[in-house]
Amino acid sequence: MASSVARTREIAGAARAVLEEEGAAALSMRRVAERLGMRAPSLYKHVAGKEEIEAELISDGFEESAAAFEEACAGAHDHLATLAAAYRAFALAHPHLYRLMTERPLPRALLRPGVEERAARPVIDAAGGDVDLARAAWAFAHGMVMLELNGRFPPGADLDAAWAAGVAALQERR
Amino acid sequence: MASSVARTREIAGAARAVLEEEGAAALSMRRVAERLGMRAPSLYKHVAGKEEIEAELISDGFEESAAAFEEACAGAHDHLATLAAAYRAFALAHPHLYRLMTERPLPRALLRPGVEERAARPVIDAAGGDVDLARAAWAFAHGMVMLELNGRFPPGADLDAAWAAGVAALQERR
DNA sequence: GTCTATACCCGGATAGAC
DNA sequence: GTCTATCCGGGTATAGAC
Repeated sequence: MASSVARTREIAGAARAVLEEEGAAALSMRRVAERLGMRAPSLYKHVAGKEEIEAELISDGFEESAAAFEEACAGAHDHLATLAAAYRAFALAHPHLYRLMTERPLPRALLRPGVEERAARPVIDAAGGDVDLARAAWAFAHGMVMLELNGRFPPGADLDAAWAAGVAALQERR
Repeated sequence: MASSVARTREIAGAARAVLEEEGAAALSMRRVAERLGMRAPSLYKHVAGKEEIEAELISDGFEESAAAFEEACAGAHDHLATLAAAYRAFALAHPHLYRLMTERPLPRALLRPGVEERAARPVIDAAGGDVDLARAAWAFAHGMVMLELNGRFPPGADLDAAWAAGVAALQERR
């Protein structure tokens, strides 16, 4: 039924709001239900459980980041540097969603088909088709983002310079 | 009092065992106390709370990883590659401790003085004193480790090749 | 489809007896 | 210095009335 899908999207929307505004720790069935003006038990008439809601958010995250990457690279020459900037921007704009997408094993069976691949494609292309280099570049970007989000760099650290150093190193290999 | 310090180390030892064997989710005051043959409330006579125990584990982790890095680099020519291998080995040998050390902001005020700096030194040295390159290299290694621990790479991915590609790129800049 | 009520876990931490 | 008893919070999920 179409209304069932629409209801699932409504629930995902509420969950997304809770996640972005209050963080992963606050993403509970009770809080999501509260946003929708209902009680937690009522959610189980529409979704199987919390995992399904999270998978929906992760699929959304992949689609949104893929769109951002594709747009950034559309008219750019220096794809690696452009992509790195877009990657960082997405993660910093949606830190809780980014964490949800990366801090645990992916619930691949529950994701919308193809979304993971679509987000990965621009990275592989920017690495000139070299999958090993693409994985190294992804790891570099992910590491920079997570260390920044977790406040692990020293207070005065010049992160733009660190990003530039990493991108420059990776570019020479392309 | 010396006995108080010894008791703290005993508690840290039990906590370390719980963490390594059962993961961060199982690291509770109740579980730690159980290992020591006592009840959770008794722990509060020796430590201020869970945060203090975690900080002890993190300090230990820094000291152990620093020692491993120093030993690896002692007789090596290719410091960046050697250090990368040692970094990966430490993280894979102690995945839960590594997560505890990196997934949240550091409780710097509770750490033993100097341990963070000691672990960072070999990385900076391997980067030839270039702190931006050192941070990029750290981010690359951290990203590789976390993506591997979280099972984010495709099943058949050649991670050795990805590590090699990243190290080679960083080396050219040194 | 939503509700109330509930059952069952888990956690950190404290009070006060001994 | 350890205990029991307890308080507070959190969570997922189910049963059954409406």
